[in-house]
Amino acid sequence: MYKADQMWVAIDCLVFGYDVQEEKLKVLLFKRKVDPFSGQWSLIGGLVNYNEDIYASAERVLKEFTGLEGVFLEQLHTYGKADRDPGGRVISILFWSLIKLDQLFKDTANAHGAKWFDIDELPQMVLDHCQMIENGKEKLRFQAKNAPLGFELLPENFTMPQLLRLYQAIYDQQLDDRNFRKKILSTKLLVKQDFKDKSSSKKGAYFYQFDKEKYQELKKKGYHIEFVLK
Amino acid sequence: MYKADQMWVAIDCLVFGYDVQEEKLKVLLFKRKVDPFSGQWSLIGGLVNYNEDIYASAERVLKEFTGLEGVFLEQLHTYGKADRDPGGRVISILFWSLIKLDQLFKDTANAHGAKWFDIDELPQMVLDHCQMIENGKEKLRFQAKNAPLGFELLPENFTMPQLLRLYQAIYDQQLDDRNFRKKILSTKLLVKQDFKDKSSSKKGAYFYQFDKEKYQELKKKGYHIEFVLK
DNA sequence: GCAAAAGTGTTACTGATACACCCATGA
DNA sequence: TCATGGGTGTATCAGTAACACTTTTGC
Repeated sequence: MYKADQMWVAIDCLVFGYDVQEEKLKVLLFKRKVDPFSGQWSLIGGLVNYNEDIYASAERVLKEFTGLEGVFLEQLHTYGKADRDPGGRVISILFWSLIKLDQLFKDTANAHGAKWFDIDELPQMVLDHCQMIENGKEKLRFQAKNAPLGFELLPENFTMPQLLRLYQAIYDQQLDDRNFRKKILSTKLLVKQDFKDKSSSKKGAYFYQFDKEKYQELKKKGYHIEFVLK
Repeated sequence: MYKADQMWVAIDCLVFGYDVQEEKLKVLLFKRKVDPFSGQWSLIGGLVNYNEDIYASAERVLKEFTGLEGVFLEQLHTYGKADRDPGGRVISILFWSLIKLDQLFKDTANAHGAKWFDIDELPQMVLDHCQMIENGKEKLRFQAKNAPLGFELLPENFTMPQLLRLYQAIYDQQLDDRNFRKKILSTKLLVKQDFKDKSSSKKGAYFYQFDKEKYQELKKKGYHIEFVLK
């Protein structure tokens, strides 16, 4: 119980990561520390402070659990069923975040009692967090084709095969790699680097970087890109 | 001032209507009755009750001001800057609604102290309501091409020219009527009636109805329709 | 018979899909 | 030299865009 007859406003934050080695989408969960349901898996979250913008709350929560700042973070949906939390009347604003997952980062999360779960092997979760993740997956699939969000999930330097596999993980289906390259490159938003990733093949795959500034410019001009679908 | 050091959760509801005669998109506003800013124009809204689902709150607000139930009503975004309301800490969940505007209804709204404004002739509004409407317009434009929302704004029986003009009002641009018809009819979701609207021409235009059930079925099967763009 | 709005088809073009082979390299 | 993953080009198809005239009917 939090406190009778008062409304609480909470932030939950759905953090997606992509493991380039495993080629799997992951979600960050942690073991809830307050009753009810203490000890069960939960999205990272916290209460909004009285003098705090909700977006700042979300940034604070994200930083508390991951140490990260300045990453992709957006509001997704607000959950407000009267009985969604048996501990009291809590309205929760869900944010979602996309981050670049690397080994170092996995360790940090671990240290904070958080854990990365495969998106298709999620444990039982508290409250309506399962629903939240469903909504988040839908949004990710939707957004990944209307905006270049994929890049938020990959290292600054990434290869075409990595990008392809990321999209395949998001949509859970095979994509034709020739058409994929054509479409992605036709946006003119990728900058080919002159060095290669030789960790996954003898020939090596060229690294690319995403040209974020150019994208922002185009977006301002009302330009709309349709990224990969099938 | 509402009350110090307590957080309030409010609903605001952005109601769009389309005036078939005037061929204009409208927004429903009312004169705010509480301080601060009492007497100024505002979206319709109210506070969430302690034991009330937020969606039920939105339905209540909508009914209070319009008498309507069972119309299109969806959550849009949550506004939570700490200083957004000088009267206290209020977090507002914005819903949006699309309704069929007719003369009878315009009178009802009037009786409740609400008023319909042309979407491009809006008055000054309280708080961040101008921002809310901007976000709502964007959403309407976006959604109108990804789902058959247009029909929520027209009478049950509508003609092709009416539908065309509605879309033209939403996108604020001319559309080619031959291509428009083709695309709309290719969805197979309109049912031609065998009577005509003779109020706007001597020849008369056939009425159509939107087949909501067929759409729901298709949607369940994962079918996705792209409505008119250009 | 004429004014005013409704209704209809075809062509050109652009972008999407399907598909198979050669390349570079380390072991 | 061979096994492995990286990289490329073309032909077909489908959907979009551009475009102008005929129909109906009340006055």
